Amino acid sequence: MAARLVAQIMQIYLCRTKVPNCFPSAQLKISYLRLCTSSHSSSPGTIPKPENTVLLNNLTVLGVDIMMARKRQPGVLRKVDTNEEGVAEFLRNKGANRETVASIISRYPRAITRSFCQLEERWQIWRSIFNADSEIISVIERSPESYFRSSDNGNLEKNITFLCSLGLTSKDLHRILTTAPRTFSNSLELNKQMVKLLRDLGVRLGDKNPDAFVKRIITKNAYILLRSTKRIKTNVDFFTEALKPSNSEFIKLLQGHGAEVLDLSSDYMKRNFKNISERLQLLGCSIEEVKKFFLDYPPAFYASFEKLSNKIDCLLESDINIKQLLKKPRILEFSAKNLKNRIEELERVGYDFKKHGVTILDSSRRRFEAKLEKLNEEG
DNA sequence: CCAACCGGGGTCTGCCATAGTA
DNA sequence: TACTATGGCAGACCCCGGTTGG
Repeated sequence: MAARLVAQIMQIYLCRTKVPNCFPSAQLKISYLRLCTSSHSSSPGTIPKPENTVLLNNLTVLGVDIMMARKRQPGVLRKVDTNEEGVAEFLRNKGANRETVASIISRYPRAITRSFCQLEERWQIWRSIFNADSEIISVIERSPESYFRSSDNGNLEKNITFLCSLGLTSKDLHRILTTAPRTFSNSLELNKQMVKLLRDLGVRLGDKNPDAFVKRIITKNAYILLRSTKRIKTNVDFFTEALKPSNSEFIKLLQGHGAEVLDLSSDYMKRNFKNISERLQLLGCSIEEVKKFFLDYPPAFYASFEKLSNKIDCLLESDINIKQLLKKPRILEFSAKNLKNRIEELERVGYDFKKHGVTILDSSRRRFEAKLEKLNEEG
């Protein structure tokens, strides 16, 4: 599959020189007009450079929200040489409707400084990972900045090659580009730094295969490459200090749910840990039990304290012991509403949590309902 | 057959700061 | 000096079902 990608990238290289043929003619005309209308007003003194009225007009015609664009990137509206028509036509050709185009430019005005060639080239590179134009449109619609923030297509290609070299499959790349498209606009250097950080961590923890360690963290957490190395470092240090895990415990944590927890904002995580620890200790858990709880159930770092606390209340009210929860923390993954419903239904059939434990709560809807039906028949 | 264990899956930007550049 | 490119930040779960061992 890497070979396929490389072949497609090669094709793009080859057609680079041919691309200018597909310039829309409108674009050149607009640029020329623009120079005539606003070249007289750029005095370097206190008077700010005025906005380009022709450009404003063009954007209005396209349905762009000028106020929003001005708020986000005011400089773009003063530019003389822009390509709004070309960009709009480009996006429409790829299947975007008028509203989508307008929304994209409103939210990321700098898009109109990109040339048709740059965009087409970038598109082809994205297309080597996506299966259809419509997939790309939906990503751009969600996050215009990811596509337009950089025009360095060489960097984009290098990123893809680099990610492939880590052993990520085309499915992995697809997932990352869909859910965390900004990853591909990072400089290659930045992505490399993060990979190095993770790899060094794997080595430090004595993982026999640090490359697989890195790959696993990235596939478990598509967002990891969007985070700063500073944040990841802080969080790793925090895990170390708060949980004092053994190497193998740490590896297990990071290769499982912990991978997702790595990119939490450090303060949030610390606050959460503190609040939840206090709550559990008030309920009679030892510090060791609390640590084990977080190791067994890293999403606790992620959960909002209020929601988690709510769920605990919910269990306590139904005479479920906190120690039962410690044994089965996964039941916290269900929403409070769902837990409440389930507990009510179980109480209705006289289910005894003391006797049977709480594992029944940790089951899929289908399984739970089947079980409940059985209990009903018995009762 | 069933409970328990365990891994997987979906989903994820918009803004600000600043070094570098023309 | 204005503008661009890029780094960085805050925000904060829920659910399903395959497999396995008794």
